[in-house]
Amino acid sequence: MDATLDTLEAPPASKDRLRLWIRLLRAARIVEGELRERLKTNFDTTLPRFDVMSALNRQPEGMLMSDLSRFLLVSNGNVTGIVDRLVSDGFVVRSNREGDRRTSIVRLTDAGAERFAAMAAAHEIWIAELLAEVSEGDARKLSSMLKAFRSNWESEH
Amino acid sequence: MDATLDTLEAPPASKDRLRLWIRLLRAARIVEGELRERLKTNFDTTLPRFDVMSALNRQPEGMLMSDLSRFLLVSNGNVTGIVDRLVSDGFVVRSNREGDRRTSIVRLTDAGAERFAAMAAAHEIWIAELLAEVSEGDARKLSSMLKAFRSNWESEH
DNA sequence: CCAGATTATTTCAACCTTGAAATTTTATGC
DNA sequence: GCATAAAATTTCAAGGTTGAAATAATCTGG
Repeated sequence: MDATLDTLEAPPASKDRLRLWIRLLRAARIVEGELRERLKTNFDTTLPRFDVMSALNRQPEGMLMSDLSRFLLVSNGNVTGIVDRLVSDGFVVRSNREGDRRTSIVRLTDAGAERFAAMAAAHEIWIAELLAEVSEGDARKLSSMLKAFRSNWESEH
Repeated sequence: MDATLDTLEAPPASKDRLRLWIRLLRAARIVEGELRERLKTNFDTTLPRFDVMSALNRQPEGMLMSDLSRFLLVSNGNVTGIVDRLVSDGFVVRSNREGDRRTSIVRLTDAGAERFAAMAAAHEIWIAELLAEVSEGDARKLSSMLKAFRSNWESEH
């Protein structure tokens, strides 16, 4: 009963976590908004398309649609639409996998790989600039904290 | 010239920031996805609606549409749609401001305030649970880092 | 006073996103 | 072998999101 009361009365510990979450979300939105605008201006593309191309770039042999959605933490139907648009842009191709007609393997075209290389270089510079005020030490500490958070999450789900 | 080369060759410093950003984004997506699902299941609502109600709850006298979009870091048009749906849910009202017929003041109804109180209590518990593995000290340090990031950003923009 | 600038908001098209249902193909138990 | 389950993907409706254009009201300099 004490525990229940403690929880309902919202002790400092939960307020701290709440404040952390709100600030983390705000920081993420600020950076995302900036990236969205720059990708649009400089490369006439969107953040979701960039994310998909980035995932595909790490797997030159290609990925299944379901690999993509799992990796990007978005739904299957979502990936379908984004890949459709990247295909009509000529940056991505779907190809059939031998022996399983349910699946299609998605990979970057040469044009896609080339375009991604240019975007990735700019993207890295933008991030360095936007996060410039985070000290080297803070960046590493925070980074390893967030890595632990994710590993922990994935091992539980 | 050295500086240019350094930047193009992506020295460790920019790689660290990039890694930090990617992990921060992933953590945010994990938590957001979980919150979205729980808000849907338990309160039949969405994260954007919750965000708007949360903003309005801090200003019982109401907010202008433009105050809302500025505070939430989203576009004007976006807020129009979300508020429309909250109005038809009966949780929010628009009222005219004396002396300026361009603006409308938006505030929670009694039903909205009551509903928000229930959601906020659950939300705080969920966040405490999801971020439980972040230590008290880390939470505070990270929190103040992110606060500094935001202040810095806002003073520059 | 009043034309033009500014401000607050809405509208709209295009895209992103989810979650559930539908489709198609492959695997499995009997 | 065949019915049924499982898997991979697409389709779809509802809602969220942006950025630009349209509306409408207020402010301002001359």
